[in-house]
Amino acid sequence: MPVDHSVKKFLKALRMKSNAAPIRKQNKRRENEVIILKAAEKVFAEEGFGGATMQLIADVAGLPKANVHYYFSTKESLYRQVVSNIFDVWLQAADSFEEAAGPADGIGAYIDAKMEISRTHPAGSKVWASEVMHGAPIIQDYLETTLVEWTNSRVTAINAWIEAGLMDPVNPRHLLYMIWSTTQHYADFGHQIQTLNNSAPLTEDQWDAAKASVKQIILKGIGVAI
Amino acid sequence: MPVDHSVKKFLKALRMKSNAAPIRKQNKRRENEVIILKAAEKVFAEEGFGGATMQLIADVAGLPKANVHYYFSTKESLYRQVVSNIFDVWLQAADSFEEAAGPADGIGAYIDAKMEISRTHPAGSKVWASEVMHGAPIIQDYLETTLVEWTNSRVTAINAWIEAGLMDPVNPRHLLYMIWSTTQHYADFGHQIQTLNNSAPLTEDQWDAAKASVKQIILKGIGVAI
DNA sequence: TCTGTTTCTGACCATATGGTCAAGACTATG
DNA sequence: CATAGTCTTGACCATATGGTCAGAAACAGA
Repeated sequence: MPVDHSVKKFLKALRMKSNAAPIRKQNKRRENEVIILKAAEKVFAEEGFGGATMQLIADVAGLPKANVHYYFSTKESLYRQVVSNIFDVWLQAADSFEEAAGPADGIGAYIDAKMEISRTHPAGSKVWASEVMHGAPIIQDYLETTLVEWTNSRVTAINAWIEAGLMDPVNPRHLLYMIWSTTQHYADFGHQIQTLNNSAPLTEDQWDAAKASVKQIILKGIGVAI
Repeated sequence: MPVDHSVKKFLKALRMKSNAAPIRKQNKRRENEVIILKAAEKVFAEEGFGGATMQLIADVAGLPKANVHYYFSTKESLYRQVVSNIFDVWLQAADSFEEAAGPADGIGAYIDAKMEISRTHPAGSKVWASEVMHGAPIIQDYLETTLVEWTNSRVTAINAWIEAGLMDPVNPRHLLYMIWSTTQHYADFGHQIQTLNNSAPLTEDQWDAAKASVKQIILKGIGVAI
């Protein structure tokens, strides 16, 4: 009977897409991928791409190396995934910029968001820095498309603020570079900062002071009242 | 005759320290060391410590690998020398700070000097950044001694300026971090900046604009008239 | 229980790498 | 020319690494 046949087919297709049966497997895969990605981010940040070994990543993830290769066939594909994830976090932080009325809110919130990322995602920031420092061999296309677009859009926004007389006439690109570098410095050079802080990690209060200092100098520097 | 003997000895000792005979050999050694160090700086900057290979360094230097090992017995000793050299350049730039009457001159000149280093020694800056990002495994002792001392001395100087009413009361350490990160960003993230500049390197004028922007925002940000 | 699919893993391999070494080449001096 | 010291280099080695694979286990569905 063609009916039965098509029903079976339909049910089978349904089953495949349903959440009932494959849910655990799906989760298992997702779970392990996340574990591996976290381990990889840490190891890549600490050792660099060349210094990182699949064996070490596997050890940190608590899995046999062959199992890591089951989920990520090559070291480069794993690395690409790590960098890509960081890039997403990076861009999301930029939303602070978007819904702001003026530079005080917009740039202030952006600095806060980026400082928070440096604090909570230092490994990711380091991997990103490493990738760019080595000429962005993996994510060059992202730089040329997404980052260029995003930057141009912010440049426009900043120029609008300038023309509206809400801030000094500064070169928007160099302002962005300053914000990026200063905020990311607290992640990328965290070890140096810690050494200069009597080898102690920054406390909650010190992080607040850092945020306040950065905002104070930059906002005043571009002629925005705080 | 003891006289003859001692004369011979004296002459021999003189010869050893003289510039006549060993000068070419001394130069040969020095020359090759410099060639290798330059090649190593470039390769370490581009590939990271783990990614760099002695073979590649040798190729860039135009020497057989075994010859590189003749001058630098291990990869790590070569790397240590590279990082150490950069550290020296780094510290020398700080002299601008020293002989300044006030923050406008001192910090302005320091920013200029650091921007110039980013422009002329981008590879060195990258190697340094990489080293610190990975926890400064090689030059931790320098950080703990020389850098700490240098930083403390500048902090004192800045605080004196603040107390003299020459600039706003800002946290000197965070100000230093901002100067470091912003200036070094033009070296470490040069590739990203170039991509955002229509994939063209910064022109002379653009470098001047960058310097001016950085100085403008920071100096105004700390309440110093330009 | 049987069957098909996904997940897991120890053992293995080809290759690349840091480093060694012994023999030769070059240079200066007596 | 002979001797001593420095420099050069091809060949070599032990090890580590990214990646493979065959088969075992676990699991889901009938």
